[in-house]
Amino acid sequence: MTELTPVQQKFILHWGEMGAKWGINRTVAQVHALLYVWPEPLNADDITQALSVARSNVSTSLKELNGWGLLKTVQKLGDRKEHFETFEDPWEMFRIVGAERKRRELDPTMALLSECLVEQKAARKADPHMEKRLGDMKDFFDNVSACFDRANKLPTSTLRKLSKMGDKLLKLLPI
Amino acid sequence: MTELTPVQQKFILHWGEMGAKWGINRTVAQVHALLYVWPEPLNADDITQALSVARSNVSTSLKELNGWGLLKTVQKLGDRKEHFETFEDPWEMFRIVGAERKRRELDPTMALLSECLVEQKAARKADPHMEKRLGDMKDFFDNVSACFDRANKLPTSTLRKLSKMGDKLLKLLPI
DNA sequence: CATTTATTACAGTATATTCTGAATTAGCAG
DNA sequence: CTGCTAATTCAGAATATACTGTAATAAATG
Repeated sequence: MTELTPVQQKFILHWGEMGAKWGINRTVAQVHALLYVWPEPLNADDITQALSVARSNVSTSLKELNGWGLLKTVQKLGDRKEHFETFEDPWEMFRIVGAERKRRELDPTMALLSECLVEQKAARKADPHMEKRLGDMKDFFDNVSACFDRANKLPTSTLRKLSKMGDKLLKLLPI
Repeated sequence: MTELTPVQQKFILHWGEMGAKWGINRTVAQVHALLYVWPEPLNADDITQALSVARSNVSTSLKELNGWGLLKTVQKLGDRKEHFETFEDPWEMFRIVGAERKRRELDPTMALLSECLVEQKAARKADPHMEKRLGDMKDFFDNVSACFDRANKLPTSTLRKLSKMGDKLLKLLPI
């Protein structure tokens, strides 16, 4: 494995920062970026060397990435090491991350909102304002969640087509 | 200002956690949650008391919230203090956050991708694989960005209708 | 089963973030 | 101007997060 080119470095560093802003560990995002740009599967030691971080850190990050469903592992002939690669298609990639993120964060919030609503209705003191707020928010999340699930079921090609339709799409609708 | 009810507390605490997972400071998110559920505008001292944090922390958080465009300030007669409230409609709220988030994070990433592409093409060594990766990613972001802008321009009522159409929407399209 | 190689767990350290409380600035009323 | 209240800034403390290197475990080889 050779050195990273300046462009590769630039991309990987930025991806790390971007990840951090979205609540994803910097190193995890960097590993992902590296796998995305590198033309062939890499093993943990390659990654360690390329990113100049501790071997154990790479191990943890790979586990984390795997938790997001973003890793594919490959074996190479005559090499006991595991080799990793990730999805090449950004649509696919973000579909997976989105679904996982929904599962981890949106779903629990929806559950909480339902709980709160039940408790509020059962409360000693009625509070119409609070009920309205909770209800509105729950309604919003329900809608977004359903939309998301629907969109996420479509194949990448359809999504791409839809997106490319642009403003034409709206004109087709009975609004 | 009275005490927070258990349901209010529960909601506010969760909102804080959720914010944290999306890269938004816990206290900032809590302040926002408080303003969302509370039936009338609150001043900084009310917030301090309700959330049991330092006055200065509230000041900072309000500034931050304001930076997201989520605050409306109100004056009360015979009271020099500023009073704060936030949007009641979740659609409106997330529209604003989304737009701001795009501005802060997606736009810079798109800029970076363009830069990388230019530099890659100008590089001493051609690298078709890298170009493909960068190009694919840029393409994806361009699409998503355009889609988002389009959707974000629609009034809340339209968004809500679209979302409620559910699966019918897809059947209307020529795919 | 001993040896080599790969992976992981974890304690301790380093770093980054968040929060507090005191000090300062700003604005207003008399 | 003086005194008073509100708002903000900021240095340092507290906390949370991330990272390293070592030690332990597991897995494959001969």
